[in-house]
Amino acid sequence: MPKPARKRGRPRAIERDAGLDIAARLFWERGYEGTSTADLTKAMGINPPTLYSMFGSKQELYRQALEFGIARESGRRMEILQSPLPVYDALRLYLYDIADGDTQPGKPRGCMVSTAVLQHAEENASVAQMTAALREASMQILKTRFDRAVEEGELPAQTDTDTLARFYGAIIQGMSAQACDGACNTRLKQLIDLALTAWPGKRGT
Amino acid sequence: MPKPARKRGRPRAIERDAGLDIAARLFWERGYEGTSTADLTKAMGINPPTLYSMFGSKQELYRQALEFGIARESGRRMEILQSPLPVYDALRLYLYDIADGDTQPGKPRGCMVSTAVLQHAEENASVAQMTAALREASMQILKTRFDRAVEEGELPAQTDTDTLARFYGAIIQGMSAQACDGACNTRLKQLIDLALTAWPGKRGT
DNA sequence: GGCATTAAATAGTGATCCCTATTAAATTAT
DNA sequence: ATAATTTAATAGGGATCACTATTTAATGCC
Repeated sequence: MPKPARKRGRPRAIERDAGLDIAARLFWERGYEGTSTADLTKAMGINPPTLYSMFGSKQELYRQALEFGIARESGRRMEILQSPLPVYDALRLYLYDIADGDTQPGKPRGCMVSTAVLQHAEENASVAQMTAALREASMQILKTRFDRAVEEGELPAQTDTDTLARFYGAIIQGMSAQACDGACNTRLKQLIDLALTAWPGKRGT
Repeated sequence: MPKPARKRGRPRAIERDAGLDIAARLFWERGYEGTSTADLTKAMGINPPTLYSMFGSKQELYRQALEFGIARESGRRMEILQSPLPVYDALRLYLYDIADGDTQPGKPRGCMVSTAVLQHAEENASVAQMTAALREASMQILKTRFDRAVEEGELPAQTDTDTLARFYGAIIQGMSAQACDGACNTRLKQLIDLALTAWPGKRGT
Protein backbone atom coordinates (compact mmCIF):
# COMPACT_ATOMS: atom_id res chain seq x y z
CA MET A 1 0.00 0.00 0.00
CA PRO A 2 1.56 3.32 -1.01
CA LYS A 3 1.11 5.43 2.11
CA PRO A 4 1.06 9.23 1.88
CA ALA A 5 4.83 8.76 1.38
CA ARG A 6 5.49 11.37 3.99
CA LYS A 7 9.08 10.87 5.07
CA ARG A 8 9.84 11.20 8.70
CA GLY A 9 11.87 14.09 10.00
CA ARG A 10 11.18 17.79 9.71
CA PRO A 11 9.40 18.70 6.47
CA ARG A 12 11.13 20.93 3.94
CA ALA A 13 10.35 24.61 4.02
CA ILE A 14 10.33 24.73 0.22
CA GLU A 15 10.29 22.09 -2.47
CA ARG A 16 13.32 21.72 -4.68
CA ASP A 17 11.47 22.66 -7.87
CA ALA A 18 9.86 25.69 -6.27
CA GLY A 19 13.31 26.84 -5.17
CA LEU A 20 14.76 26.28 -8.63
CA ASP A 21 11.90 28.20 -10.19
CA ILE A 22 12.63 31.20 -7.99
CA ALA A 23 16.37 30.92 -8.54
CA ALA A 24 15.96 30.61 -12.30
CA ARG A 25 13.86 33.73 -12.39
CA LEU A 26 16.34 35.75 -10.33
CA PHE A 27 19.40 34.62 -12.28
CA TRP A 28 17.50 35.23 -15.51
CA GLU A 29 16.69 38.80 -14.56
CA ARG A 30 19.91 39.83 -12.82
CA GLY A 31 22.50 37.47 -14.21
CA TYR A 32 24.86 35.26 -12.24
CA GLU A 33 27.08 38.00 -10.89
CA GLY A 34 24.17 40.35 -10.27
CA THR A 35 22.33 37.85 -8.07
CA SER A 36 23.55 37.40 -4.51
CA THR A 37 22.93 34.42 -2.28
CA ALA A 38 21.10 36.83 0.03
CA ASP A 39 18.75 37.71 -2.87
CA LEU A 40 18.14 34.01 -3.40
CA THR A 41 17.50 33.03 0.21
CA LYS A 42 15.27 36.03 0.73
CA ALA A 43 13.17 35.27 -2.37
CA MET A 44 12.84 31.62 -1.34
CA GLY A 45 12.01 32.51 2.24
CA ILE A 46 14.79 30.39 3.66
CA ASN A 47 18.08 30.91 5.47
CA PRO A 48 21.52 30.42 3.97
CA PRO A 49 22.24 26.96 5.44
CA THR A 50 19.04 25.64 3.90
CA LEU A 51 20.04 26.89 0.47
CA TYR A 52 23.47 25.33 0.77
CA SER A 53 22.18 22.01 2.02
CA MET A 54 19.65 21.88 -0.81
CA PHE A 55 21.81 23.07 -3.69
CA GLY A 56 25.46 22.89 -2.61
CA SER A 57 26.78 26.27 -3.74
CA LYS A 58 25.80 29.35 -5.69
CA GLN A 59 27.43 27.99 -8.82
CA GLU A 60 25.79 24.60 -8.44
CA LEU A 61 22.42 26.25 -7.86
CA TYR A 62 22.89 28.25 -11.05
CA ARG A 63 23.66 25.07 -12.96
CA GLN A 64 20.54 23.39 -11.64
CA ALA A 65 18.39 26.48 -12.22
CA LEU A 66 19.57 26.65 -15.83
CA GLU A 67 18.79 22.98 -16.30
CA PHE A 68 15.37 23.50 -14.73
CA GLY A 69 14.60 26.54 -16.84
CA ILE A 70 15.73 24.92 -20.07
CA ALA A 71 13.77 21.74 -19.40
CA ARG A 72 10.53 23.72 -19.44
CA GLU A 73 11.06 24.88 -23.01
CA SER A 74 13.25 22.32 -24.70
CA GLY A 75 10.53 19.72 -25.15
CA ARG A 76 8.21 22.03 -27.04
CA ARG A 77 11.04 23.50 -29.09
CA MET A 78 12.37 20.10 -30.08
CA GLU A 79 8.91 19.12 -31.24
CA ILE A 80 8.69 22.23 -33.36
CA LEU A 81 12.10 21.75 -34.91
CA GLN A 82 11.71 18.01 -35.54
CA SER A 83 8.12 18.25 -36.75
CA PRO A 84 7.20 16.93 -40.21
CA LEU A 85 6.99 20.48 -41.51
CA PRO A 86 9.44 21.69 -44.15
CA VAL A 87 12.63 22.69 -42.39
CA TYR A 88 12.12 26.33 -43.31
CA ASP A 89 8.71 26.43 -41.62
CA ALA A 90 9.96 24.50 -38.62
CA LEU A 91 12.80 26.99 -38.24
CA ARG A 92 10.40 29.91 -38.49
CA LEU A 93 8.13 28.53 -35.76
CA TYR A 94 11.16 27.64 -33.66
CA LEU A 95 12.46 31.21 -33.84
CA TYR A 96 8.99 32.61 -33.15
CA ASP A 97 8.80 30.47 -30.03
CA ILE A 98 12.11 31.88 -28.85
CA ALA A 99 10.90 35.42 -29.55
CA ASP A 100 7.83 34.66 -27.43
CA GLY A 101 10.10 33.38 -24.67
CA ASP A 102 12.14 36.59 -24.83
CA THR A 103 9.06 38.75 -24.24
CA GLN A 104 6.79 36.89 -21.83
CA PRO A 105 4.66 39.28 -19.76
CA GLY A 106 5.53 39.04 -16.08
CA LYS A 107 8.85 37.36 -16.79
CA PRO A 108 12.36 38.75 -17.25
CA ARG A 109 13.23 39.97 -20.73
CA GLY A 110 15.48 38.07 -23.07
CA CYS A 111 16.80 34.55 -22.83
CA MET A 112 18.26 32.89 -19.76
CA VAL A 113 21.11 31.40 -21.79
CA SER A 114 21.66 33.33 -25.04
CA THR A 115 23.18 36.43 -23.48
CA ALA A 116 24.21 35.13 -20.04
CA VAL A 117 27.68 35.45 -18.49
CA LEU A 118 29.45 36.80 -21.57
CA GLN A 119 31.74 39.22 -19.78
CA HIS A 120 32.67 38.06 -16.29
CA ALA A 121 35.21 38.09 -13.47
CA GLU A 122 37.99 35.53 -13.80
CA GLU A 123 36.68 33.63 -10.81
CA ASN A 124 33.48 32.93 -12.74
CA ALA A 125 35.14 31.49 -15.83
CA SER A 126 33.71 28.04 -15.14
CA VAL A 127 30.20 29.48 -14.93
CA ALA A 128 30.72 31.26 -18.24
CA GLN A 129 31.84 27.97 -19.75
CA MET A 130 28.52 26.43 -18.72
CA THR A 131 26.44 29.00 -20.58
CA ALA A 132 28.83 29.00 -23.55
CA ALA A 133 28.44 25.24 -23.82
CA LEU A 134 24.66 25.57 -23.78
CA ARG A 135 24.80 28.16 -26.56
CA GLU A 136 27.07 25.93 -28.59
CA ALA A 137 24.75 22.97 -28.03
CA SER A 138 21.72 24.91 -29.22
CA MET A 139 23.53 25.85 -32.41
CA GLN A 140 24.56 22.23 -32.90
CA ILE A 141 20.90 21.26 -32.68
CA LEU A 142 20.14 23.67 -35.51
CA LYS A 143 23.04 22.39 -37.57
CA THR A 144 21.97 18.78 -37.10
CA ARG A 145 18.47 19.66 -38.28
CA PHE A 146 19.89 21.47 -41.31
CA ASP A 147 22.17 18.54 -42.09
CA ARG A 148 19.15 16.29 -42.11
CA ALA A 149 17.44 18.69 -44.49
CA VAL A 150 20.41 18.39 -46.83
CA GLU A 151 20.27 14.61 -46.67
CA GLU A 152 16.58 14.65 -47.40
CA GLY A 153 17.06 16.95 -50.36
CA GLU A 154 15.35 19.92 -48.75
CA LEU A 155 18.53 21.96 -48.94
CA PRO A 156 21.20 22.04 -51.67
CA ALA A 157 24.01 19.57 -51.06
CA GLN A 158 26.67 22.26 -50.89
CA THR A 159 24.86 24.21 -48.14
CA ASP A 160 27.15 25.46 -45.36
CA THR A 161 24.93 24.23 -42.54
CA ASP A 162 27.40 25.25 -39.86
CA THR A 163 27.39 28.90 -40.90
CA LEU A 164 23.65 28.75 -41.35
CA ALA A 165 23.23 27.48 -37.78
CA ARG A 166 25.59 30.10 -36.36
CA PHE A 167 23.76 32.79 -38.32
CA TYR A 168 20.40 31.92 -36.77
CA GLY A 169 22.22 31.49 -33.46
CA ALA A 170 23.39 35.08 -33.82
CA ILE A 171 19.82 36.17 -34.51
CA ILE A 172 18.71 34.37 -31.34
CA GLN A 173 21.42 36.12 -29.35
CA GLY A 174 20.64 39.49 -30.90
CA MET A 175 16.95 39.03 -30.12
CA SER A 176 17.78 38.33 -26.50
CA ALA A 177 19.94 41.44 -26.27
CA GLN A 178 17.27 43.62 -27.85
CA ALA A 179 14.57 42.10 -25.65
CA CYS A 180 16.69 42.97 -22.60
CA ASP A 181 16.78 46.51 -23.98
CA GLY A 182 12.99 46.56 -24.18
CA ALA A 183 12.15 45.36 -27.69
CA CYS A 184 8.61 44.01 -28.05
CA ASN A 185 7.52 40.68 -29.47
CA THR A 186 6.46 42.18 -32.81
CA ARG A 187 9.83 43.77 -33.41
CA LEU A 188 11.62 40.51 -32.72
CA LYS A 189 9.41 38.72 -35.22
CA GLN A 190 10.06 41.37 -37.87
CA LEU A 191 13.71 40.62 -37.29
CA ILE A 192 13.08 36.90 -37.72
CA ASP A 193 11.15 37.44 -40.94
CA LEU A 194 14.03 39.43 -42.36
CA ALA A 195 16.57 36.87 -41.19
CA LEU A 196 14.57 34.15 -42.92
CA THR A 197 15.09 35.89 -46.27
CA ALA A 198 18.71 34.76 -45.96
CA TRP A 199 17.51 31.16 -46.15
CA PRO A 200 19.09 29.30 -49.10
CA GLY A 201 16.89 29.51 -52.16
CA LYS A 202 14.54 32.16 -50.82
CA ARG A 203 13.80 35.11 -53.03
CA GLY A 204 15.09 33.66 -56.25
CA THR A 205 18.78 32.91 -56.89
CA MET B 1 56.89 81.07 -25.75
CA PRO B 2 54.99 77.84 -24.96
CA LYS B 3 56.93 76.47 -22.01
CA PRO B 4 56.94 72.74 -21.29
CA ALA B 5 53.54 73.55 -19.80
CA ARG B 6 54.43 71.54 -16.74
CA LYS B 7 51.95 72.53 -14.08
CA ARG B 8 53.21 73.06 -10.61
CA GLY B 9 52.32 70.67 -7.85
CA ARG B 10 52.93 66.96 -7.59
CA PRO B 11 52.82 65.26 -11.00
CA ARG B 12 50.13 62.69 -11.71
CA ALA B 13 51.06 59.06 -11.26
CA ILE B 14 49.09 58.16 -14.37
CA GLU B 15 47.62 60.21 -17.18
CA ARG B 16 43.86 60.30 -17.53
CA ASP B 17 43.88 58.64 -20.95
CA ALA B 18 46.23 55.90 -19.80
CA GLY B 19 43.91 55.23 -16.88
CA LEU B 20 40.86 55.14 -19.13
CA ASP B 21 42.63 52.78 -21.50
CA ILE B 22 43.29 50.36 -18.67
CA ALA B 23 39.78 50.72 -17.27
CA ALA B 24 38.20 50.23 -20.68
CA ARG B 25 40.12 47.05 -21.18
CA LEU B 26 39.18 45.65 -17.78
CA PHE B 27 35.49 46.52 -18.08
CA TRP B 28 35.53 45.15 -21.62
CA GLU B 29 36.91 41.81 -20.49
CA ARG B 30 35.09 41.35 -17.19
CA GLY B 31 32.00 43.52 -17.52
CA TYR B 32 30.87 46.22 -15.12
CA GLU B 33 29.81 43.96 -12.29
CA GLY B 34 32.75 41.63 -12.79
CA THR B 35 35.32 44.40 -12.40
CA SER B 36 36.08 45.64 -8.89
CA THR B 37 37.59 48.98 -7.97
CA ALA B 38 40.46 46.98 -6.49
CA ASP B 39 41.04 45.40 -9.93
CA LEU B 40 41.07 48.87 -11.45
CA THR B 41 43.43 50.53 -8.98
CA LYS B 42 45.79 47.56 -9.07
CA ALA B 43 45.93 47.56 -12.87
CA MET B 44 46.54 51.31 -12.95
CA GLY B 45 49.16 51.11 -10.21
CA ILE B 46 47.37 53.65 -8.05
CA ASN B 47 45.51 53.73 -4.74
CA PRO B 48 41.76 54.08 -4.32
CA PRO B 49 41.71 57.80 -3.46
CA THR B 50 43.57 58.60 -6.66
CA LEU B 51 41.03 56.72 -8.73
CA TYR B 52 38.16 58.52 -7.03
CA SER B 53 39.73 61.94 -7.34
CA MET B 54 40.42 61.34 -11.03
CA PHE B 55 37.16 59.72 -12.07
CA GLY B 56 34.57 60.31 -9.35
CA SER B 57 33.05 56.86 -8.90
CA LYS B 58 33.07 53.40 -10.41
CA GLN B 59 29.99 54.19 -12.46
CA GLU B 60 31.40 57.49 -13.68
CA LEU B 61 34.68 55.78 -14.58
CA TYR B 62 32.75 53.20 -16.59
CA ARG B 63 30.96 55.97 -18.45
CA GLN B 64 34.22 57.69 -19.29
CA ALA B 65 35.92 54.43 -20.22
CA LEU B 66 33.08 53.59 -22.60
CA GLU B 67 33.32 57.04 -24.16
CA PHE B 68 37.08 56.66 -24.49
CA GLY B 69 36.85 53.20 -26.00
CA ILE B 70 34.14 54.19 -28.45
CA ALA B 71 35.99 57.32 -29.56
CA ARG B 72 38.87 55.20 -30.83
CA GLU B 73 36.66 53.35 -33.29
CA SER B 74 33.80 55.64 -34.12
CA GLY B 75 35.76 57.93 -36.43
CA ARG B 76 36.92 55.17 -38.71
CA ARG B 77 33.54 53.46 -38.67
CA MET B 78 31.71 56.66 -39.53
CA GLU B 79 34.03 57.19 -42.46
CA ILE B 80 33.32 53.70 -43.70
CA LEU B 81 29.57 54.05 -43.36
CA GLN B 82 29.39 57.53 -44.86
CA SER B 83 31.87 56.84 -47.65
CA PRO B 84 30.82 57.39 -51.30
CA LEU B 85 30.55 53.62 -51.75
CA PRO B 86 27.17 52.04 -52.46
CA VAL B 87 25.37 51.62 -49.14
CA TYR B 88 25.55 47.85 -49.43
CA ASP B 89 29.34 47.90 -49.72
CA ALA B 90 29.67 50.48 -46.98
CA LEU B 91 27.58 48.28 -44.71
CA ARG B 92 29.67 45.25 -45.52
CA LEU B 93 32.92 47.01 -44.69
CA TYR B 94 31.32 48.49 -41.57
CA LEU B 95 30.33 45.04 -40.32
CA TYR B 96 33.73 43.62 -41.21
CA ASP B 97 35.35 46.34 -39.15
CA ILE B 98 33.19 45.39 -36.19
CA ALA B 99 34.09 41.72 -36.67
CA ASP B 100 37.74 42.74 -36.61
CA GLY B 101 37.13 44.66 -33.40
CA ASP B 102 35.49 41.61 -31.85
CA THR B 103 38.55 39.45 -32.49
CA GLN B 104 41.62 41.63 -32.00
CA PRO B 105 44.63 39.60 -30.88
CA GLY B 106 45.73 40.64 -27.40
CA LYS B 107 42.43 42.32 -26.64
CA PRO B 108 39.25 41.07 -24.96
CA ARG B 109 36.81 39.21 -27.17
CA GLY B 110 33.60 40.72 -28.38
CA CYS B 111 32.37 44.28 -28.24
CA MET B 112 32.58 46.61 -25.28
CA VAL B 113 29.02 47.81 -25.83
CA SER B 114 27.00 45.30 -27.86
CA THR B 115 26.68 42.68 -25.14
CA ALA B 116 27.45 44.72 -22.01
CA VAL B 117 25.28 44.91 -18.88
CA LEU B 118 22.27 43.06 -20.28
CA GLN B 119 21.34 41.20 -17.12
CA HIS B 120 22.26 43.10 -13.97
CA ALA B 121 21.53 43.79 -10.30
CA GLU B 122 18.84 46.39 -9.69
CA GLU B 123 21.37 48.78 -8.25
CA ASN B 124 23.11 48.89 -11.65
CA ALA B 125 20.03 49.76 -13.68
CA SER B 126 21.39 53.19 -14.55
CA VAL B 127 24.59 51.64 -15.86
CA ALA B 128 22.56 49.24 -17.99
CA GLN B 129 20.66 52.20 -19.35
CA MET B 130 23.94 53.73 -20.51
CA THR B 131 24.92 50.72 -22.59
CA ALA B 132 21.36 50.24 -23.86
CA ALA B 133 21.34 53.85 -25.06
CA LEU B 134 24.63 53.31 -26.89
CA ARG B 135 23.25 50.21 -28.59
CA GLU B 136 20.13 52.11 -29.60
CA ALA B 137 22.24 54.99 -30.93
CA SER B 138 24.36 52.68 -33.06
CA MET B 139 21.23 51.21 -34.62
CA GLN B 140 19.90 54.70 -35.26
CA ILE B 141 23.09 55.48 -37.14
CA LEU B 142 22.46 52.50 -39.39
CA LYS B 143 18.84 53.50 -39.89
CA THR B 144 19.80 57.06 -40.80
CA ARG B 145 22.26 55.76 -43.39
CA PHE B 146 19.62 53.45 -44.82
CA ASP B 147 17.09 56.30 -44.93
CA ARG B 148 19.56 58.31 -46.94
CA ALA B 149 19.97 55.37 -49.30
CA VAL B 150 16.20 55.35 -49.80
CA GLU B 151 16.18 59.08 -50.53
CA GLU B 152 19.01 58.66 -53.00
CA GLY B 153 17.20 55.83 -54.73
CA GLU B 154 19.67 53.16 -53.67
CA LEU B 155 16.95 51.31 -51.79
CA PRO B 156 13.27 50.81 -52.69
CA ALA B 157 11.02 53.51 -51.29
CA GLN B 158 8.99 51.07 -49.23
CA THR B 159 12.04 49.64 -47.44
CA ASP B 160 11.55 49.12 -43.70
CA THR B 161 14.80 50.79 -42.71
CA ASP B 162 14.11 50.47 -39.01
CA THR B 163 13.80 46.70 -39.11
CA LEU B 164 16.77 46.55 -41.44
CA ALA B 165 18.86 48.50 -38.92
CA ARG B 166 17.70 46.35 -36.00
CA PHE B 167 18.44 43.22 -38.00
CA TYR B 168 22.06 44.19 -38.60
CA GLY B 169 22.14 45.39 -35.01
CA ALA B 170 21.16 41.89 -33.96
CA ILE B 171 23.94 40.48 -36.14
CA ILE B 172 26.40 42.82 -34.42
CA GLN B 173 25.18 41.68 -31.01
CA GLY B 174 25.26 38.02 -32.03
CA MET B 175 28.80 38.42 -33.34
CA SER B 176 29.88 39.91 -30.02
CA ALA B 177 28.31 37.03 -28.08
CA GLN B 178 29.93 34.43 -30.32
CA ALA B 179 33.28 36.21 -30.16
CA CYS B 180 33.05 36.09 -26.36
CA ASP B 181 32.51 32.36 -26.72
CA GLY B 182 35.65 32.06 -28.83
CA ALA B 183 34.51 32.48 -32.44
CA CYS B 184 37.31 33.50 -34.81
CA ASN B 185 37.34 36.41 -37.24
CA THR B 186 36.65 34.20 -40.26
CA ARG B 187 33.53 32.72 -38.71
CA LEU B 188 32.15 36.14 -37.92
CA LYS B 189 32.68 37.25 -41.50
CA GLN B 190 30.94 34.16 -42.83
CA LEU B 191 28.05 35.22 -40.65
CA ILE B 192 28.15 38.71 -42.09
CA ASP B 193 28.22 37.44 -45.64
CA LEU B 194 25.14 35.36 -44.98
CA ALA B 195 23.40 38.25 -43.23
CA LEU B 196 24.08 40.43 -46.25
CA THR B 197 22.05 38.07 -48.44
CA ALA B 198 19.02 39.45 -46.57
CA TRP B 199 19.76 42.85 -48.08
CA PRO B 200 16.80 44.14 -50.13
CA GLY B 201 17.15 43.19 -53.74
CA LYS B 202 20.02 40.76 -53.28
CA ARG B 203 19.74 37.36 -54.90
CA GLY B 204 16.96 38.18 -57.28
CA THR B 205 13.42 39.10 -56.20
C1' DG C 1 65.40 77.62 1.31
C1' DG C 2 60.37 78.47 2.15
C1' DC C 3 55.70 78.70 0.40
C1' DA C 4 51.79 77.62 -2.34
C1' DT C 5 49.95 74.20 -5.02
C1' DT C 6 48.75 69.78 -6.62
C1' DA C 7 48.19 65.06 -6.17
C1' DA C 8 49.74 61.12 -4.04
C1' DA C 9 49.58 57.27 -0.16
C1' DT C 10 48.07 55.55 4.47
C1' DA C 11 44.71 53.43 6.73
C1' DG C 12 40.84 52.66 7.30
C1' DT C 13 34.87 52.87 6.97
C1' DG C 14 30.43 50.15 7.16
C1' DA C 15 28.20 47.08 4.07
C1' DT C 16 27.91 43.05 1.64
C1' DC C 17 30.04 38.88 -0.44
C1' DC C 18 29.69 33.43 -0.18
C1' DC C 19 29.57 30.12 3.08
C1' DT C 20 29.38 27.17 7.65
C1' DA C 21 29.80 25.28 12.68
C1' DT C 22 26.49 24.70 15.82
C1' DT C 23 22.02 24.42 17.78
C1' DA C 24 16.99 24.04 17.60
C1' DA C 25 12.66 22.44 15.66
C1' DA C 26 9.43 19.27 13.48
C1' DT C 27 8.26 15.03 12.02
C1' DT C 28 7.68 9.41 12.23
C1' DA C 29 8.67 5.03 14.61
C1' DT C 30 8.76 2.56 18.85
C1' DA D 1 6.39 9.70 26.14
C1' DT D 2 10.99 8.70 24.13
C1' DA D 3 14.09 7.94 20.49
C1' DA D 4 15.54 8.40 15.82
C1' DT D 5 15.58 11.02 11.91
C1' DT D 6 15.46 14.88 8.95
C1' DT D 7 15.64 19.61 8.15
C1' DA D 8 15.61 24.45 9.54
C1' DA D 9 17.35 28.60 12.12
C1' DT D 10 20.85 31.15 14.82
C1' DA D 11 24.81 33.44 14.60
C1' DG D 12 28.75 34.69 12.68
C1' DG D 13 33.64 34.13 9.82
C1' DG D 14 36.88 35.75 6.69
C1' DA D 15 37.10 38.08 2.51
C1' DT D 16 35.93 41.60 -0.49
C1' DC D 17 32.79 45.41 -1.88
C1' DA D 18 32.75 50.71 -3.14
C1' DC D 19 34.45 54.54 -1.05
C1' DT D 20 36.87 58.38 2.08
C1' DA D 21 39.02 61.37 6.08
C1' DT D 22 43.45 62.39 6.85
C1' DT D 23 48.19 62.78 6.11
C1' DT D 24 52.30 62.87 3.20
C1' DA D 25 55.00 63.63 -0.98
C1' DA D 26 56.43 66.13 -5.09
C1' DT D 27 56.53 69.85 -7.85
C1' DG D 28 56.96 75.31 -9.50
C1' DC D 29 57.36 80.03 -7.92
C1' DC D 30 59.39 83.46 -4.92
